Amino acid sequence: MSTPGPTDSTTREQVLAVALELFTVQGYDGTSLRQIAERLGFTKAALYYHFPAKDSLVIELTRPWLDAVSNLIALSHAGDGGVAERDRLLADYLDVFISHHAVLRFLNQDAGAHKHPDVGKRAQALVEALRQALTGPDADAAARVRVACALGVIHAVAGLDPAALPEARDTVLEAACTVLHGSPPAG
Amino acid sequence: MSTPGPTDSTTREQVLAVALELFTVQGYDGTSLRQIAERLGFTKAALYYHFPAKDSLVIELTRPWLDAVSNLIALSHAGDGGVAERDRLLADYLDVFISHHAVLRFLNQDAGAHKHPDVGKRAQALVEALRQALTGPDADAAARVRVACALGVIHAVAGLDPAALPEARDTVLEAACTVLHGSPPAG
DNA sequence: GTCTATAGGCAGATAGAC
DNA sequence: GTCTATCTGCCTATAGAC
Repeated sequence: MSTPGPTDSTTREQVLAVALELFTVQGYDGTSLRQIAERLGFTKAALYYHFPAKDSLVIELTRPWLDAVSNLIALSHAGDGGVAERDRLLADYLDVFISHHAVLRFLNQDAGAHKHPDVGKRAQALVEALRQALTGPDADAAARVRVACALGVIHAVAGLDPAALPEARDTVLEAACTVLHGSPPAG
Repeated sequence: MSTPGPTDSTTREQVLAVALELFTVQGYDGTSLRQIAERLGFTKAALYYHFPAKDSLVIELTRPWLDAVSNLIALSHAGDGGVAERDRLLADYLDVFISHHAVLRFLNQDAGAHKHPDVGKRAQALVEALRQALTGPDADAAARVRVACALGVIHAVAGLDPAALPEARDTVLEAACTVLHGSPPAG
């Protein structure tokens, strides 16, 4: 079974890595295919052998995270919506955020990517679903604000040093849960 | 004294308002001068009567907030750096964030604008200065993470409904201070 | 799998009429 | 203060050689 499979194309992964790096610094709209190709040492036309269009780069880069969050929310629908359940959802979202840190550093602050229907719109819908899952049935205005703040705490890890993330994880989770309902993580 | 002054040019303000609206949705790089002009009912060339270049739009839009934060930090340097002082800084930063909400909704998630030396770089330096002012002298790794989380709470108000901001303000401040040092706002 | 060459379009910006 | 017309350059994307 030495079959290569569809995901071990080294060049393809190099393209995605360089694209992510440039997208993160310059934004999606601010990065040209010529820049990506130059960084890799070949020409812009060669990119079109690996990817059919520019937006397929951002689609491929973000799909793993989008799928992970999608699964997260689907699973949470099975529960009762109690505090322990919401804390678990928050923790799972944080862990997904950490393990996809590089992509989120880009996605979190790129209005250009948010325009894309298969990326920005889907991400928007998922975060909205998450927001609703975290908002208890007895939520007043202040509680809804606290949900937004708790998500803000999670999103803040996009700005942290990746090397510090494993150590920071529990501190962030405690902060998020405390913001959400005034007490440390349950469960 | 019926002198008009330099700031009552209606057309100029309309241009800035439309630019901010489009920048917020599409990003700076994703918005063309043609789009801005079309929305206003005149041509792209007319914009150049009011503004010398595209980037002057983003400079004018963001300068008020940048100046406000700059003042904030300058004032905080006079204090002793105690907890009450840090809470006051957090509150002041939140209030500036709220009163410049529209600009921050844009600036907070636009990598294109962050590239600009007079905007993104300056904003980066200011937030870094704020981060340092909020980090106490006896700060360990966890404390530094909590500073980042507290700022994340403030930044989350960029995603809130503007109409809800006055009511949300105290809830957000309490969340930010609790994240920072485990207790409600001092002072 | 990468290349050269090029099509076709739209960007930011300028000149000068009105 | 706004217009038309135009310049220059870079963009995405394609065609076809190697």
